[in-house]
Amino acid sequence: MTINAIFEALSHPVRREILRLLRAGPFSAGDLANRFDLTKPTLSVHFAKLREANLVTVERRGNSLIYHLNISILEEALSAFLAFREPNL
Amino acid sequence: MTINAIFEALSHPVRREILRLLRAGPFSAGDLANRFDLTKPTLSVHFAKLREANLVTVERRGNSLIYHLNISILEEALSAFLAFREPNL
DNA sequence: ACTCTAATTAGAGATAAATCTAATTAGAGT
DNA sequence: ACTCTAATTAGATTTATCTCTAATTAGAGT
Repeated sequence: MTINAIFEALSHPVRREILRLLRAGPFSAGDLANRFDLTKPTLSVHFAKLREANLVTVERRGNSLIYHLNISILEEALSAFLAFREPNL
Repeated sequence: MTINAIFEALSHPVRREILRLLRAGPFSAGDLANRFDLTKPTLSVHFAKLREANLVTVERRGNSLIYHLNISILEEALSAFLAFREPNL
């Protein structure tokens, strides 16, 4: 099921852009949301899908939620798929 | 646009399974369709998305259309994404 | 030209995804 | 306990995706 969640999460350009931004380092939900021409609730839904796929992790810092990229999941999933052993994550 | 088409194509489990099957070698549309519990027209739509993303190529042999995996596109796209230079395919 | 086969395209119905506004939660900090 | 801020969840609407049956196309082969 997880491999589904991962590819599902990667299928939307906004979510791929979020991952790209997180590559530079952790960002709060609000800071990330400000980068897009969409409302915060909409971004929140995208975050949820990324969390569900384990592509990001969250940590609270004061009033903010800080998102971190989980690069290892991404690497495992994509390279496993390239090797075409359907990964059992 | 193409990177969208590629991730969109990869987002559906049936299409990922088609790619996996094609890894063993080329197959006709009909042979592929028989592997799934779905109608041929449905599979045809999935094939179209894979063609659109350039993940497969087609060749006619007699009355059949033979699908081939285009592994290089897949490798380029996924490894480019892992390197996070948004690829310009 | 005719017919047969394999596959695709068209059209419609059903299911799922994306987005918004409004309401709610979670916790920080006084 | 109160209030303020940041973020999420709920509910509704719009838009896109998946799937089917029926009709059409493309070519092969006689």
